Amino acid sequence: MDEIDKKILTALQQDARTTHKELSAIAGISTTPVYERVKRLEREGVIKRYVALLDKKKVGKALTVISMVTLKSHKKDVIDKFHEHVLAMPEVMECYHMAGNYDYMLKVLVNDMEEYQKLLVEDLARTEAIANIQSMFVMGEVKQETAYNL
Amino acid sequence: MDEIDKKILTALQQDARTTHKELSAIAGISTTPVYERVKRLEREGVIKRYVALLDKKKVGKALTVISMVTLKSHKKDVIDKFHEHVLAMPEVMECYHMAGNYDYMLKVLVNDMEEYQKLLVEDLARTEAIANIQSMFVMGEVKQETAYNL
DNA sequence: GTTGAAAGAAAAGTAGG
DNA sequence: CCTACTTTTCTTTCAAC
Repeated sequence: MDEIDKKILTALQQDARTTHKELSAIAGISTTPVYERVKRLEREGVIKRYVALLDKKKVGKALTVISMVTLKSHKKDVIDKFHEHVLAMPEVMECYHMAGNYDYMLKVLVNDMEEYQKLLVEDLARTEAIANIQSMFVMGEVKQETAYNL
Repeated sequence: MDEIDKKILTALQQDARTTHKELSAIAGISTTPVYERVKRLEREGVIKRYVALLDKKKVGKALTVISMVTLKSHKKDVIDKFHEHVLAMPEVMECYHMAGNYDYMLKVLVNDMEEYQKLLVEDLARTEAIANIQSMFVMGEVKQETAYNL
């Protein structure tokens, strides 16, 4: 990955619809090698996918909750079951296994507090593996970026 | 936003390169109204942008850190300065204003622990507005999704 | 790496139902 | 909303340098 690749990736991270012509102007090379580089970066998995990002408020997902989860046990089968459960929940946008005080951090997106409460009481709290859930509510978004600085 | 819009948005959230022809098959309408709906959704801001998602490990961003920040004061100018600072830091991918024990949650992406330490000591800790930073390190990713369930 | 060309696909817009 | 058609643009591949 050289500087030209980085320029191409930076542009595509900002706008996936940047044409090869535009990329060639940005990268300073002609369209044919741009095409080959993009294909290579896709093939190598550096570019994972192209997606449309929606406005969460405009699709009704107004409430973001960060849930810190502690498990009852750290046996493999308990962990696997928890992972499976989380993967099946469409409201859970992100889930990280953490080092430190908590076992997992979940980013949950719901329409409102009522939906979160329902999710918590009827779904998460009923999950065998979970010992404790600490919910932190997002009041405002300062920054939300998907592009990595290369 | 009807069911057809939702089908279009769901497809584009998974793959921004889905063609109008493919969308017309998915949504059950012909290409012209698909084209018009997509344009409308873009114009209305429901679709914010199209982006390429990269493999963080393949671009060297191996370490994700969740930083919980407490400010010294909640005066407008202190808050504004903190926001400005965070927006200018390329390593900060997300920043949320929180309700509860902490004031802000930051998702920070760096190459390694050394880079994070440098960031913490030379940048964040030097920021006037910050009273305390609690760092939580991500050991593993269970789920990372950008598509909302419509 | 470059240019230029060419085939095919898709996007974008138009017209009529 | 539909079909059908047009124009323009982009993608993709090729040949030659």
